[in-house]
Amino acid sequence: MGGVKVDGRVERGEQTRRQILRRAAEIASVEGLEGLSIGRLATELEVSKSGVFAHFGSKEELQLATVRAAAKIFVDEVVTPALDLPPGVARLELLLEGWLAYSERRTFPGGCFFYAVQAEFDARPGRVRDAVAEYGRSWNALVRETVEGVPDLAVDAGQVAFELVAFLEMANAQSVLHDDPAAYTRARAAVRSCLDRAIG
Amino acid sequence: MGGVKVDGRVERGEQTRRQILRRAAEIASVEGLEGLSIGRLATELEVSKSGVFAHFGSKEELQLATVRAAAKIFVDEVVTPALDLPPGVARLELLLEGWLAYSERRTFPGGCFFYAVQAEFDARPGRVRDAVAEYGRSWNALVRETVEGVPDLAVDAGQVAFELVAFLEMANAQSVLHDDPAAYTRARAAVRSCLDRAIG
DNA sequence: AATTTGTACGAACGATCGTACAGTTAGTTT
DNA sequence: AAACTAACTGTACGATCGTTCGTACAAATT
Repeated sequence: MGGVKVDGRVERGEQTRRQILRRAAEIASVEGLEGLSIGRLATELEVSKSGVFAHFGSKEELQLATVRAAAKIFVDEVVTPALDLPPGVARLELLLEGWLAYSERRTFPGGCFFYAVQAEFDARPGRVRDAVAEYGRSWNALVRETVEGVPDLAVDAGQVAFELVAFLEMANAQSVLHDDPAAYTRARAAVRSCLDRAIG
Repeated sequence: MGGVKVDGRVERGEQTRRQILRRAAEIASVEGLEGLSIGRLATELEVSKSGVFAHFGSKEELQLATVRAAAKIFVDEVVTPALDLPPGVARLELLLEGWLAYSERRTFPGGCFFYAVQAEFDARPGRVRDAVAEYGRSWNALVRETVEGVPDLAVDAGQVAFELVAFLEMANAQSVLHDDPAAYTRARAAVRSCLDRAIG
């Protein structure tokens, strides 16, 4: 078992695809998924435009693949570490602090990838919007469930989750737009007082 | 005095310009200021592309004019009514509720214009970003100063303003992306408890 | 009445967009 | 060694982008 015979050509293709998607996610976090163009992507990666195109078949598929690739990075960096802890206050705190650190260290150069694309696609129809909205719902649900995992809750978990996520997104938005790291300090203070109130 | 001689051509031009900018702001709230194209604007308004272009001279100037036009609408709908009240809790409450109502009634079809363009331009350089950032700073400062106008504050005004604005933006984002008006209910509850805590 | 001024138009430009398709290269299979 | 296959390239397409320019016409100035 294991050690399945691999086709070197396919493996190379998958590696190229990963490189394309990594760069695509970086660009999209700054310029948006519409600002992302196949020609520019090809130029920056020094491959042919048709080579990039062939991997996805359409721009919409490229956008969808980029969203999925960014989601994987997000899950690896923010969600998984928190889920390694048992439900409770510690897990919630790691989840929130993990998000702030992920945004603050500019995992994506334009700040949080999903903040950028949510704002870009929130008001237009289409499969990309649907995918982005679905990831957003998953994130909201995860935060709410993580809040619910805290014993002796004094308040509505959905309400607490709403407020916590608001602080995170606000920190990202302010720090990127105004180049002001103090927004993270504000967000951490807000999270702390919100948590103290919810648990107290 | 008064009654400045009116140039019929100029007046007609200014009216056309206002129509262009109103539509431009509507489009931009949905598709962004980059998604806004001069050709599309001309088609929708049933005027010539060069006619639209001539009003601004460049796309960047069109974008800047659109931002200024949207700011005027925002000020008229949200800021001015609140400033009619004397400093204090009532003014602060009207300012926040005014913002939520402005977002909820979809003054711009894509929700808050500035939420959309802040997220679009927050990570790229240029005059449009600078203008957007400046309006953002003004709004933050206004909220903070309005908080400071409340007597017997129990907490840091800057911190309270950060949290309040976070609730507003979160409501807009969630309601547009998920077509969920309940986000405004959550935001109003969050604002209320935040205010009670700050004044209490 | 003659002239200047400002708005709007139509046509055209070079560039770039997404997409199509036939050909080249290199690794796999027979 | 020959046949096959998957990744990738080169060229070309129609559409649209922002922009330029010369022109037409109406309003204001003289």
